[in-house]
Amino acid sequence: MVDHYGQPWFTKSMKKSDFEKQKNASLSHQLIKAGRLINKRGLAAAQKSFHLPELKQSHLDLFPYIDFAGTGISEIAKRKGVSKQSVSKLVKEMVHMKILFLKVDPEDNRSKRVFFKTSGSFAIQKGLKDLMSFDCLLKAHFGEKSYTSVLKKVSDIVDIFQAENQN
Amino acid sequence: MVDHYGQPWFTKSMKKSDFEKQKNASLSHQLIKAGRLINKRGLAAAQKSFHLPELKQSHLDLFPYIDFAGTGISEIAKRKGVSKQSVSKLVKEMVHMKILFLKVDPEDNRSKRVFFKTSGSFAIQKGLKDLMSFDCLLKAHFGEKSYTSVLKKVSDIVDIFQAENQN
DNA sequence: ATAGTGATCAACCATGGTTTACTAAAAACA
DNA sequence: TGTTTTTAGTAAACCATGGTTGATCACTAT
Repeated sequence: MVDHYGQPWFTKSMKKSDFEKQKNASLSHQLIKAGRLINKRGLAAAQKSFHLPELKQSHLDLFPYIDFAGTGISEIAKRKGVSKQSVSKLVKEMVHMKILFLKVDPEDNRSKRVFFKTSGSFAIQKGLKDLMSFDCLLKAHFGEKSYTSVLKKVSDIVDIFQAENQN
Repeated sequence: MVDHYGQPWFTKSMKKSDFEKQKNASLSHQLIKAGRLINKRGLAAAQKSFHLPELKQSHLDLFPYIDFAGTGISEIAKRKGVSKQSVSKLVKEMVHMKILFLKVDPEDNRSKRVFFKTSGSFAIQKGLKDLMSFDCLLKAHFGEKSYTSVLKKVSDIVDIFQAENQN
């Protein structure tokens, strides 16, 4: 029995020597751990590749909510479940870092659509390579077939959760 | 090509219609996502089970650094890489919530060892059941054999990272 | 006209850290 | 031995972060 945070739970009868055995016994726990480590690595890689020491997790957290086709600030805020004011600040910083750019919506002059900046001085291609490198490493370790199988299973887990969170 | 944060990277030539296909293509990305979802669920379960709405992530984050045999505050701080003052505050709160208790080290009267409270009004057994439930769910979904295989692979991934982070 | 919406600014707040200063006990050492 | 230095823990002040609310402005929709 292991909790979700890295340390085995225990009962009074549980001996200390059971620790190591149980350490890796929980998939939930290992998934949390893997996620954190990858996240940490991803942030470090992004900072290094883009030469943007100011890039923070909070900025990266915005990525999933920005569409290829451009997204309004209010829309991003709604999707993320936070106020548009806080999104506005983060976006401003990312525009400054040349990760994003803004363009007034011709359909609605109030709305500024947010876009990824894919050219210019912000060399997204180089950063991309680094960000991808861990997946390559995993593929090399597991082999293409095994990689795909684990991916499928982890994806199922994500689906289970997302279904569960619908309520 | 997918980034680590949920949104596909793209190049100018990449069409919008490629999005869905790539959405689940990165194991790194899925692991991050799974980790976050499990984490969220674990916190919610812990709060509910223990009737401790004040329980925060920061408290749970301390768990991995507390030994069964008791651990000193300074040791926890060193392991976690933060100041002992901040650990001290968190531990105090957790003692108040009856999750932990303190005992002066008979070997060293300066040192207070931190222990998990496994009996008394803090019904760890009930909480444990809830915290474990997702692993049961996963086992039911995958079957024991498949669960073990995925666990092994995710554990390997964790090991790869931890080895990498040694430097 | 008037109500609603998109964006932004400023003021404020909770969180989880830090540094600085302190007490008390242990360890090192002359 | 007695003194000095290190270590464990705490408390208080402070700080960066990432949020919030409230106000305002410009534009859109009714």
